Amino acid sequence: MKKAKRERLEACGWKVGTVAEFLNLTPEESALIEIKMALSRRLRERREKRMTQAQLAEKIQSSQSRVAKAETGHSSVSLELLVRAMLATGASPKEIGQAIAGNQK
Amino acid sequence: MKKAKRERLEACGWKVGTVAEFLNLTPEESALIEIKMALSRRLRERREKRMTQAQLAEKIQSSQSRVAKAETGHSSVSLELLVRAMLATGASPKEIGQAIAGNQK
DNA sequence: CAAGTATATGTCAGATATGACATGCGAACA
DNA sequence: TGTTCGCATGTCATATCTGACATATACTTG
Repeated sequence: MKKAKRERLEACGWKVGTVAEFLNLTPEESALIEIKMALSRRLRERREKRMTQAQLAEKIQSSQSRVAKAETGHSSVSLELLVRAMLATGASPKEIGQAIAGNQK
Repeated sequence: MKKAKRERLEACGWKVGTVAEFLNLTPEESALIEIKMALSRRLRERREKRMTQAQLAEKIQSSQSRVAKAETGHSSVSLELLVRAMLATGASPKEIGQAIAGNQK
């Protein structure tokens, strides 16, 4: 958030912080969630170029609804399913690693 | 496997191949297993430098036996637990990404 | 030798993630 | 307008993963 915006909000009495702070997440918990969200986004990008959710679901022997949840970052979706889906789009371990690494950190 | 060794074994009547071939794993299944094994190895390396299994277990609110299984690549351990453990050793998403990427692929 | 420490392995009840299915919504188009 | 297509969301029985615990092995140290 820009400093100016933060100051404007704080002047109005708002507490300003990250979602992680609001939810009292530890850095490790935040990092895990960011990893999953990064994979969700990349999965959608890759999948959209190649096939429908139903087609991807068939490849990983899952269902369209589960792929939709994977792409929307639903909490019921495991890291494992995200990675299996990425692999099924043709992603290499290297590409998956890059998605997880994100913009360093 | 070296070509010479393969030929020696085949001369004796052995069928020679990778574990993946033996188990009829698809490339995607193999890749997922390799990712997990790479994380197991890295986890052990990092953890040994810093703490005991019991100490790591406490950090991730798990148990020593589960950490042991994570490090030995037991099939009952999820990708998620492996990543949580890596984070608890202080690994960054970048380091985790590198572990997963392995030697390209 | 016994006692302590670190790790490995098996079991199990309970928690969580799963695929399947139903259904909702919007866009394209006939 | 109705129909089809792609995606989102909710529910549910079941499969998988979980932490906890008991116990084993292997070292080290007194």
